[in-house]
Amino acid sequence: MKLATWNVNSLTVRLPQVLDWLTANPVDVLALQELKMTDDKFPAQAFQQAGYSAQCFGQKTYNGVALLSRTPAVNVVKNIPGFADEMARVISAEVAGVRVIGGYFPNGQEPGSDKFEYKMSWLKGLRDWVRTELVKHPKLVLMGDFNITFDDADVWDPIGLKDTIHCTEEERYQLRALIALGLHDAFRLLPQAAKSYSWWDYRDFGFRRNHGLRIDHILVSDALKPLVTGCAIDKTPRKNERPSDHAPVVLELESL
DNA sequence: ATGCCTCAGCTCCTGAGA
Repeated sequence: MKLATWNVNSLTVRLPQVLDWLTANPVDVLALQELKMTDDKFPAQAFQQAGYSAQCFGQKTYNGVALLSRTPAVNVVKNIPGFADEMARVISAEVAGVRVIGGYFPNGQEPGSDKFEYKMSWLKGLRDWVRTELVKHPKLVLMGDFNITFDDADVWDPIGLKDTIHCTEEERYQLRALIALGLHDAFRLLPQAAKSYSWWDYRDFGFRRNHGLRIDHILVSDALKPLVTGCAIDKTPRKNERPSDHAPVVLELESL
């Protein structure tokens, strides 16, 4: 079984690339973030023709998430039960016996800002919910754009970017607290090239100079950990003429 | 330096992203 996550930064702009990518990478599940469109604009038919059923949770201008799957998704839940949120950031469902959660975590803008406080409370809300989900669904994958780096290995310039957004101790504490529920960073379960990132700034030739951050993650539960056979960042779409600033991350699970 | 890109929108500038 293969699962992937990709922040597309506008599905309107990126739809042709997503369809091309699915043709080249026929994953079983694809979580999308930053659709930046309402549900009535969601191209369900295009995905259907590509062999995917789709669940979407959109919003005008910002945010918006979706789950595509080869087999139909059941028990779909939108956003975090128990955490009131104006924004469309989470979609979860059961696919082939695995509880899949796709999330677009808040950016946070700047430590100390209102948006940072929102990010902190959102992370706490997510953690409280995922804790109960893990009891109900031992086979669980939490993936998406986390907007948090785990440590300096995820940052192109750890000194220059120390304590800036995505790299603060408060954010990393929240990420470790999620891990402590019984989750694992699938990417680090396997050997990886140094300076592996999932996002690069559009400005200043960020991608060409590999000035990036690893902020898109796939976390797997204890029960799934022994089944992880691969986890990789696919930089190919970032080389497109008009790319998303994020690259897809792909997880491979055996005997599922 | 608060811009450098990119995207959406009450669109020819502004807010937000990361």
